[in-house]
Amino acid sequence: MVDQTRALWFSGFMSNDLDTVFAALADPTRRAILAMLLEDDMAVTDVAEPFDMSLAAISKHLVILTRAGLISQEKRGRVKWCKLEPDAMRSASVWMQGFGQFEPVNLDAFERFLEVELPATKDS
Amino acid sequence: MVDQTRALWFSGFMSNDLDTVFAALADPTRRAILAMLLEDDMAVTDVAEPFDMSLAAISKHLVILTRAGLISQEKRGRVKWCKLEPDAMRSASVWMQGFGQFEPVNLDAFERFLEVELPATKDS
DNA sequence: CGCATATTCAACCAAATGGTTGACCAAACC
DNA sequence: GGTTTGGTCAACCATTTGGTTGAATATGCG
Repeated sequence: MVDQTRALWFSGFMSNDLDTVFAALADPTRRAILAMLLEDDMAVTDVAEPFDMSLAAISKHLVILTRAGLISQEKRGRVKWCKLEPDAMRSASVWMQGFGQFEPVNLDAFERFLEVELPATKDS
Repeated sequence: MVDQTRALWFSGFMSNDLDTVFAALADPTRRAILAMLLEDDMAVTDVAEPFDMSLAAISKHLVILTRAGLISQEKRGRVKWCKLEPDAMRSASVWMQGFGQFEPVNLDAFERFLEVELPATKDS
């Protein structure tokens, strides 16, 4: 009974959104880009720099992320700035949490761990 | 500084796992299967029944879900039972939550809402 | 044994994905 | 004005994906 309700709830999600978001997240390059954008907004060229891949390929990835709503792009002058839009993950995240409570790792504790284990990375 | 640590944290995720899990979740048929398995374990034939698709196609979807660890399959007699394995979503869910706190919808409240709005579905 | 049921396998197909290269366009610089 | 810089577009390519069909493999049933 409860489970039936839950199944109904899941079926209510707009599949289209979830399709594009999950598909966008399925690529490691795109996930890495999103993680980079956590630090700050970035120009397309700078996003591409660490990857062993053509600028055109990165540009395509950015299109996919944009269509999924996971980033937004704004052109200022001749450079196009990419901005993380984490809210686009909300419905996907909530969908997954319907399967169980996945408590996020305690980030503060992780940072303290890193300070002990990897002091070299503390001020690079 | 904090953000750098956060980016490092994200890069520490095993990309391979996330690849297969997110890719598995990117298909609406597979998401529907997972939602169905919330209610109960199911035989392959029963999983396939509601879909307008060949049994072989469903069988392939189940292989993908199994490889991603999202379900497990156990053969008892001549029927193969599919069981939801929600723990496989944990790392993906935690990864997403690194981008923000996405609180799950209050399921109890949703159920009460349904009881009011959709009384017909209450005991079908 | 002989047949029905449950599921997978193999071959095939169309469309989507992730990448390349080279041409192109727009903004900035000297 | 000419050249560099930032980014996209278009055509192409190999691989993967999501589906089909028909044959094959077990297992259970009378």
